[in-house]
Amino acid sequence: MKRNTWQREAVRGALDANDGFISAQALHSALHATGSPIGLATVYRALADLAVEGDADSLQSPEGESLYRACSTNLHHHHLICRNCGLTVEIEADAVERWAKDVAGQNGFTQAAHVVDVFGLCATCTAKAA
Amino acid sequence: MKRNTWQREAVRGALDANDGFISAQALHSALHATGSPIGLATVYRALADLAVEGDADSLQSPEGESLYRACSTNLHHHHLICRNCGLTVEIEADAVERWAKDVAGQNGFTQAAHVVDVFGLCATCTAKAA
DNA sequence: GCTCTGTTGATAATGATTGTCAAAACCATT
DNA sequence: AATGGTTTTGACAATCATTATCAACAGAGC
Repeated sequence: MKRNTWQREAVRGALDANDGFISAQALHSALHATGSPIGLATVYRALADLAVEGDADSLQSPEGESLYRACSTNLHHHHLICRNCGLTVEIEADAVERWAKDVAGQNGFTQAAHVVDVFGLCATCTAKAA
Repeated sequence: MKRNTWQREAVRGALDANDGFISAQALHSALHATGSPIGLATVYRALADLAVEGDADSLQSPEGESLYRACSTNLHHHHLICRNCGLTVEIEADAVERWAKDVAGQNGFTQAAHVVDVFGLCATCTAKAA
């Protein structure tokens, strides 16, 4: 049976409180900063669970870290991510969905999944950088 | 000055001889299997150099490994990758390029880069799996 | 052949993530 | 509220890919 623990709630809450993608390590640090004695391994486990249940999204940063974010919808979608501040916008892309399926089919591929994420500088960070 | 060493040639050759994306570790093993005494660190360095020069593509597998592949063109392009055998097809996607730029612009993002890769099972592996 | 300087490679170091396992917490039941 | 069967936790060790270190080595030009 699945049990409800304050640790899981803490991770879920910390994710919700965060605007963009965050690494497991950073989330653990943030929780500690608020006085929570939660363990690192538990944060990893909770994040993995949330991702499986569809309550969180995960992606790999260009540096190879796994990043997580609270996910507002269980529907398939993609992201527009600020590489500076981590701000994330969820985007839909029916056109890309179709394209991915088409291009896979044309090459004889089946069970097509795809990774489509756009990185850039958000308006705020663009202004600051100027 | 940049020097030509047999090690760099060996890495380039091994990459060319491989059809799909391969990890640095696997490439090192493959080279050792052919009797080459090349060091692991050197393989990493050579791959990083090739990637910078545009002679190789790199991407991150879902498991977090960095994968490399000999790149036939320096132009920007994407990949259709068999998750079973590593077979890779280079694909162009003008539509996706435009879409990425548009969606970034609509949200005030600048300096948009994007990660677009499609994973699936190639025709051969699909047949085997049946 | 000689020297200078970039390159190599064995190994240690790093850093994220996962495995281990006894102790603690959860929840249905008494 | 106490009990008991299980799940979860968390401190720590283990793992894995990758990077740094640094002395020995090998190109390139003289």
